[in-house]
Amino acid sequence: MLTERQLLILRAIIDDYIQTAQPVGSRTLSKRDDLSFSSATIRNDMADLEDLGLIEKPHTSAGRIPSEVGYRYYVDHLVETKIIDERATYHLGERLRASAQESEVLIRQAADLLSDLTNYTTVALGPNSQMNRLARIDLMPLDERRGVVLIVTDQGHVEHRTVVFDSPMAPDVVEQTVRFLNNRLKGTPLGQLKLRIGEEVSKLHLAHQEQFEFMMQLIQSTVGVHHPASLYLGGKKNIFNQPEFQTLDTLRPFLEWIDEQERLTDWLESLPNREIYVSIGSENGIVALQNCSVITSDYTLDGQTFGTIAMIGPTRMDYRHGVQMMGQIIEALRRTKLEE
Amino acid sequence: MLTERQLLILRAIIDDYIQTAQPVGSRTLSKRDDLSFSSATIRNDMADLEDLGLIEKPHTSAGRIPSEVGYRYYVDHLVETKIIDERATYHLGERLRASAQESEVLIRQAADLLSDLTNYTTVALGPNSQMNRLARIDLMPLDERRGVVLIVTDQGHVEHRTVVFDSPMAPDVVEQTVRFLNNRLKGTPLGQLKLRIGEEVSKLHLAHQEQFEFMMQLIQSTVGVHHPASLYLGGKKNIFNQPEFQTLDTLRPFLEWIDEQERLTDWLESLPNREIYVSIGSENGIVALQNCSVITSDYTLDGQTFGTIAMIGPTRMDYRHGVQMMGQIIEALRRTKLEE
DNA sequence: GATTAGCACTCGATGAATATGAGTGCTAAC
DNA sequence: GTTAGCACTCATATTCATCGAGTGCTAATC
Repeated sequence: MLTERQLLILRAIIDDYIQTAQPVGSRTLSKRDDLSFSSATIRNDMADLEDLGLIEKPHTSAGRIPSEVGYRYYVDHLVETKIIDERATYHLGERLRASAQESEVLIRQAADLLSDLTNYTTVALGPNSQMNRLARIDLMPLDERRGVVLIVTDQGHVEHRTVVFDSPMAPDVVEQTVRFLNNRLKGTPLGQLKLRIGEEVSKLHLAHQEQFEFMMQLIQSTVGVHHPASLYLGGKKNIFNQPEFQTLDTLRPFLEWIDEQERLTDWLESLPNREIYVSIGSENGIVALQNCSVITSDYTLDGQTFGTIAMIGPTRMDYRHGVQMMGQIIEALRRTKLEE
Repeated sequence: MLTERQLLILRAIIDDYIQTAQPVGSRTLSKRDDLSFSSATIRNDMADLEDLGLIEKPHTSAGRIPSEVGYRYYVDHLVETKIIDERATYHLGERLRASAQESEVLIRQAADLLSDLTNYTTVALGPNSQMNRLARIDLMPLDERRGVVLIVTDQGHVEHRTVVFDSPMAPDVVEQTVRFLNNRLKGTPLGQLKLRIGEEVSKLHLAHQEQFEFMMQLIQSTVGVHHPASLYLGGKKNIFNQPEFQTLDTLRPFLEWIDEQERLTDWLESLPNREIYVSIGSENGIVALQNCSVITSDYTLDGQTFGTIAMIGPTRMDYRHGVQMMGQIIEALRRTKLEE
């Protein structure tokens, strides 16, 4: 167990290192107001903290820097996560509300806002449309050989795709098919739509059966396309200001990783569902993010579970501030009503 | 006027420098098979070329590197632009054709392909929907307070926006409005749509005038949103392999610039309409691209003018290869029929 | 027993001095 | 007009000494 003083010192080392990105030495610490011990005393405690694996030295004659274990301890014991600053949250809410009544714009704004507040990079995953329910499906001929399939959900989400016919479609068949599908499928979650269309087709025997089935296929194929949830990146260039990313060796993997939209989406979707979760350094298991920490949280908007937002910074990130801002943003989103 | 030998030397210097990114000296050149002169002779010609501003030396004891003027001369006189390799073009066409019948996917593929072929970064601007003509407009209520405005064009392009009502909309008014708008506006170019809606509204006197006008406004506001043409980036990480972008000072402006989608779009749209145009170094007038050259070209797809594609590399880019590949890609696109 | 002063020691960072070598410009010979 | 020869330049790499922040240990002090 750590003594009171060791705790103070650990906290001081991490706070200091977070600010300066420089190893911190015993003399520097002894000059702080909240640490009125001699540098020798601090050195002794530092040696203990090092034995416990909480801090480490880059080399003999440098100061100490926190280890990942140290950060973990800091985050788990020394960062208070639950305190919501009502005023600040309200203020954030105002800034979000001002932006839009459309959810996609709102999420983008939230991502930008969070990265502005923290100077880290943020990634926000929008609503997964698979849970949306079908409001209307439509097939609209453009000319003899092409048409547009439109799918609108109860949340106002729209998917569309241009399709090509082998032969002209009879307008009445199109209309009939569309009406039929709408009657049968309204309210179906998008995720089940493809399956459901298949079921409906098999139940049927109609005139124009052939054309009918062909259209069904077209529509089905539209639904089948993997429509990834919308992804927003905020403050990508913040990374350039981080001292640990001033060399290509560190910068390149990060930038390459963050530009890979699909991988990013998969990663965000794979995160455990929690309110606020901090993953430190190599904990996240991603090689490109070895030297990064991530604060993630699911968020709700207007009462409904919506998506995930993540904040990525160097391992030496300001966890206290980051966690607080994250908390305020998701609280502000939670309180935001879509219909203004 | 340049002598035959000076031309040979200029070409050799540029070819060599493009390959190695190192200043090239007289001794290196004299060892080439196609330059059977002594290093002293070459030095004399180099001095002349330098006087003409075609090459320059980074410092006294280094070799020569091409100046922007030199590159300009090289591109204008020593790169043949019109030769299309039928086989290669056909092959590219096949690779594109395999990908999709949907234009947006196709453009994305073309951008990726071009960056794969050249190892430079490419940017492609999709069709500008402002020229598309309205095929259908629709307003679809989701619940009492929200609806989706849908706009579909003759090219299969879809725009949509969620709108909020103050009060519930009567279904028959909605239907009436939509029918009216479709009758009047079908075939209108998207760019003029907003204006035209305004005109139509002012001509009218109907029951439900108020709700009617309100809807019109909603639809108008949807159209008014600046919907940028679709933009695709290919091979962004190629920049990491360029020796001139191995330091943050050079890399950062480039990456920050290329990530700014809106600015990129404006820039591409502002380019002069031409088949293939090469802009060298500071010619492009963009600070972030001081040390870059750009090969741009408008392209057509399936006969219709479509958009712009650009290839961005260091000033020391392989112009010959770049221009050739660009030519092949736009030729392949031109020959691609959308309906497969 | 806990704290602190004192001191030898470590080791990265900084900077001056030096060596290296690729490349040039000029001159004189071919 | 071309080439060999040579003095000169200058960025780069290397070596070496110095500096100083920081440590660990020991002995004195509270």
